[in-house]
Amino acid sequence: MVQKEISKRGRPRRYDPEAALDAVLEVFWRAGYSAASLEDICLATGMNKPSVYAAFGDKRALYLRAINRYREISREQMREVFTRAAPVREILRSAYAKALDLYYSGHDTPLGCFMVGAVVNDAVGDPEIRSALDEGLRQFDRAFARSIERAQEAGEISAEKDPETLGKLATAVLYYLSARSRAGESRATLEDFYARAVDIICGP
Amino acid sequence: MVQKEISKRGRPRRYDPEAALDAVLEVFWRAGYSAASLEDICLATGMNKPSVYAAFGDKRALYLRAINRYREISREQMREVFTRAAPVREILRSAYAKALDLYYSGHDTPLGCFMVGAVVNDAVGDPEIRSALDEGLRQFDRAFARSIERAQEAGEISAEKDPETLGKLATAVLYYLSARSRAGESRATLEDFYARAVDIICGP
DNA sequence: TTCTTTTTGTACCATTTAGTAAAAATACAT
DNA sequence: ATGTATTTTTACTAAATGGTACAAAAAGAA
Repeated sequence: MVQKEISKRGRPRRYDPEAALDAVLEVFWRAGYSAASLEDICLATGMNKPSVYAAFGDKRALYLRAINRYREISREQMREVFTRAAPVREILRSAYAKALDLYYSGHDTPLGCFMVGAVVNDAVGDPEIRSALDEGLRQFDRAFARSIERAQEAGEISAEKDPETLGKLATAVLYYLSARSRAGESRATLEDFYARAVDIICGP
Repeated sequence: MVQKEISKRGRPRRYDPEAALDAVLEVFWRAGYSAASLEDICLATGMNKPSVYAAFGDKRALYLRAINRYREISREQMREVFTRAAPVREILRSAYAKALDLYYSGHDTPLGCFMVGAVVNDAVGDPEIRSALDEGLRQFDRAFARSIERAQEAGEISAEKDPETLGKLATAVLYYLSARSRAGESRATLEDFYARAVDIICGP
């Protein structure tokens, strides 16, 4: 059920648990919870159903694992961007650029943000998924707000502005990029938008 | 299949097509496309399956009808708000207030925007749904951008600002309200946010 | 009354779905 | 070699799903 420590005895597993979870994530990312069948998951991971169940539990547990995996991935990507010593405008722009890299990483149709594009849909009626979503979304708010605060300390942004509001506005832009990429908008158009949005958020 | 003109002969239908479509919309709104079963739809409409098929076609056609119905509803709500003679700030605030009315109209858990919360999830892999989504989302962009343009003509907003960008930023706030309401955020918190966001969008 | 038209209601079908039982396979330990 | 632990593989089940066939019902028309 839970990630077992590597055991010496027994038949060796043929799959890499981390790679498998990444494959599972992509299936859910593309289809959402309900439209993703276990057969799709088996096909994507190369595992068979009993192995999936032994490794991750049932479909719902698998989904929650995928959510956490996505949070890890985006947290890591955020960390890379937000810890750089650079002007806020530049940091925000590269945050959005990295986000678009992720959103357009699907092989065919852009997938947008997993949270905004897929998990939001499954949050109604399942409190555990809803709270996982809530935490995942707050994670972005905090990262952006902190970046704004640091910029205020550095004198880049007026100290009178409310950093929390600016942070939320910055994540709102992120949601826009997510929804629009998934709706088929061109990447260039979205790049143009976030460049202008950054200037509005950061002010003169 | 398509909405028949009322016929004189034959057994009278026991359902109201418009009310039925509204009920269908709510089912899809809550569950998304895949998780909504025809049984749920029959239960919500009071119709039986053959009647549903005769009236609207198969499940996918039904979904497309629901999308168009939602676009009608929001277009109507938008029209009410955006045609009023009032300062932009007030118009934007009442647009968001009306949106929250809609997003929190579910009987239990808030549902957010149907487009952003549900349709986005089903847009990958179905070009027709994706383009219906795309049009639906652009509809909001245009409404907000036009409102900004009128405010510029009235001298409320600096003419140097790009109205299209401001319009997109305003819809980005809308997406934020949608995602967050569905993730369980309190309405009061979202009301506080959009009030502050309006001031940033409209400037000093 | 009888015919025609349209909708309802029931019962059904084929497929897909999540989940599992059980045996074969594959490694290490003794 | 034999045993033990773990994973894979195959085959299966029970339930749910989208969709449909067909007869009964309900109205107006002839």
